Amino acid sequence: MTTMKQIAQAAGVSVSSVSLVLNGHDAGRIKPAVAERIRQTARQMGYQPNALARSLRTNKTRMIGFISVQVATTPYAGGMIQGAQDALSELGYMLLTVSGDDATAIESEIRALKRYGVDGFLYSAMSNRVVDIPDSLAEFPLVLVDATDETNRFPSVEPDELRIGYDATTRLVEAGCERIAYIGCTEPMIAQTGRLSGYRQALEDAGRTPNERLICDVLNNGPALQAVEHLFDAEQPDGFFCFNDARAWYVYESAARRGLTIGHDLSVVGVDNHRVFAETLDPELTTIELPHYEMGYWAANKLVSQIEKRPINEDAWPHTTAMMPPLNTPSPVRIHCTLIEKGSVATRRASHSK
Amino acid sequence: MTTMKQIAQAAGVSVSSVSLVLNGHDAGRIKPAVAERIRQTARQMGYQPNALARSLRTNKTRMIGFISVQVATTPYAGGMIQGAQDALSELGYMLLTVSGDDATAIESEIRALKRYGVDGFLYSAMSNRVVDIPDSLAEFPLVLVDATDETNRFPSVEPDELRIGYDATTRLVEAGCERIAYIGCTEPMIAQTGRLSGYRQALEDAGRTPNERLICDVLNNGPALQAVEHLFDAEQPDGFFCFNDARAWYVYESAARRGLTIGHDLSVVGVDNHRVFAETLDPELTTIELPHYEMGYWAANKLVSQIEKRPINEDAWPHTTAMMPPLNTPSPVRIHCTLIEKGSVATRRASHSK
DNA sequence: GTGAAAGCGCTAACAT
DNA sequence: ATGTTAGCGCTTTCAC
Repeated sequence: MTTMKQIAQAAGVSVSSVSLVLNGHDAGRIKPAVAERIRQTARQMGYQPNALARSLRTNKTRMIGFISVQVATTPYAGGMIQGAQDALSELGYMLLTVSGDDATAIESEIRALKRYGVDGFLYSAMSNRVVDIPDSLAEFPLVLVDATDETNRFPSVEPDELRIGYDATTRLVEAGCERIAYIGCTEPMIAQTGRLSGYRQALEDAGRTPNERLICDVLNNGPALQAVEHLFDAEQPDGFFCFNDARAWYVYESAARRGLTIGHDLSVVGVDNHRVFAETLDPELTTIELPHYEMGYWAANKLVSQIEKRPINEDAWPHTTAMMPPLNTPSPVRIHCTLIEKGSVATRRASHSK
Repeated sequence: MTTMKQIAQAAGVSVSSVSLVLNGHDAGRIKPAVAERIRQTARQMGYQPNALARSLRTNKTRMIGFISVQVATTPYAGGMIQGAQDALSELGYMLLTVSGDDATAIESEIRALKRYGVDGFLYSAMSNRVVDIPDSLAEFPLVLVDATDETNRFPSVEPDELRIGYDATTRLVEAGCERIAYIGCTEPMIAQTGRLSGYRQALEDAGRTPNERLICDVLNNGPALQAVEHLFDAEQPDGFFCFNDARAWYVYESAARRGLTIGHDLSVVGVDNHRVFAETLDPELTTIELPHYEMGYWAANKLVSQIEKRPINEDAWPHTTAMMPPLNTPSPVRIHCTLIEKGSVATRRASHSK
């Protein structure tokens, strides 16, 4: 690794001149000819600044800590990390990822990140839920990703869960479904409550009365399939809104066992947590993809703009097919996510007695 | 952040004494009483060493760069990163994750990692394939994760693909399947070739002749389903070994459309790339889980032992249900992975005309 | 315009 | 047994 000192020697100038030039602080301070010579030699010698030395001096590391709280060991954060990374890479920052299962583990990871002097933190749980931010983070720049702060002290980027539920259900209504079931999850989290509310509200706005027997909250396990099968037989739904892809699969399997085809005999709209649908499931299944990547991307942009005390760059959104957020307002702010849909919903009334 | 200087003042000693004590280099150099006083004040003042300053001095950062090459933007590396992170956290290291789609992007990320002074690199593609390691990494400690080095210069940790294919196929043979199909992928990669070889070898060892018409290599897209459906009708297989869960889903769907049930009418063994099976698919489907977490964990241990020029700690394997590797041999080394299986395979002869 | 010098927080060789 | 000193590579103030 060549240093500024070496460049200074090679160019016959002092280190301070080199520093000034290489950092672009040479306007009217260093003679243009000399500046150019310095830049030349730096390039020739393949100079790369030592980020650590710089950080030690400036007290800024351009490193961001990404904390993800796993409930078990399932790594859900993939897309979000990816998005955060891409954004930070564009902004000249580095991402340090860290994770832990319980508060103690997280605390210890936070200490480690602090030793390395990160400029700020991104914080995510798995699935949008209310999280309790450790006090040890309180005085740092911090943005939550797909999570909600209990105390409302910090900005967050999350999907509009209510709207997810509302849009999905409306879609099923418009497709002509009359008995629309909700297959949700039993854990009390933002995503569950929000989507369920959206489901109810959409039905009411369509002039219907939500039928509690069509609401089926299940865990991620074996008995869930039986519960869904029971719902199938007892209530004969012709449309399903599924909390996530695991739930959608229960519907898929139950339908298959009854000789029914999704998109033909019945309609399903599911939320895709794992990005599996796109690769595997039937195109007739309508899915709402959680924009994990975009959440990470935006959260990172938000965090850095906060760190650098400048307004967020609204042009810096990623060029995905996903969506454009209606950009808003002072923090704490939740970015409302318009969501993409894939595939189509059966538009005629479904029948179980086909 | 309190510094050594502050501690020195508070304890009435010099910084060097503080440094010596806090780094455990005070054996017979600092009076035990003084040492204790120093440790006390350090604790009281909540001292956390400044990792950057230390690194600047020692030329070691205890940071590792994790490079993952995505082919598109699918974040496959989740489990591996998780494993690497956990291992490194135990070893007192920090992980810097980075990714890119093409060689240029990767090169630029590598430069960034070097600026931050990482001590070594982990390198992964998505799925076990032959990768071309950039020269810019050649002089650094480097371990490949779920990838194979073309030039054989670097150690790697990968699953034993041949054995995966062999074991899966053997399982189907033992379950009484007579017409065992292989649903693979068209890309030429280690995983594909290895598993296919294993499939062939298992059939031969069972005294059978592989039937080329039962081998179906498809892409991850729509036409794949048709190809599988065609295979279903033309060859009437009673057992399937699937390259990954996307392929398994094609089989699943084709079977459902024909009113056949996996585990009852036919047998399937699939390799689980996304950790989806375990959560969603039928327990009658036998899956071989790729030990992504373990690969990351082991690779990180291997890398650090290399960096610290000490033998790898063989007790440091993660306590998962997965497997114990027969620990071996000088680098470059491939860790042979014994794999877990989940669920059961139909043990009686399957029939399409049920 | 340019260079000398101080210092960020830490380690380690060298004095005492 | 403890303190003094000299940097690691860089930024930045202050002289010239």
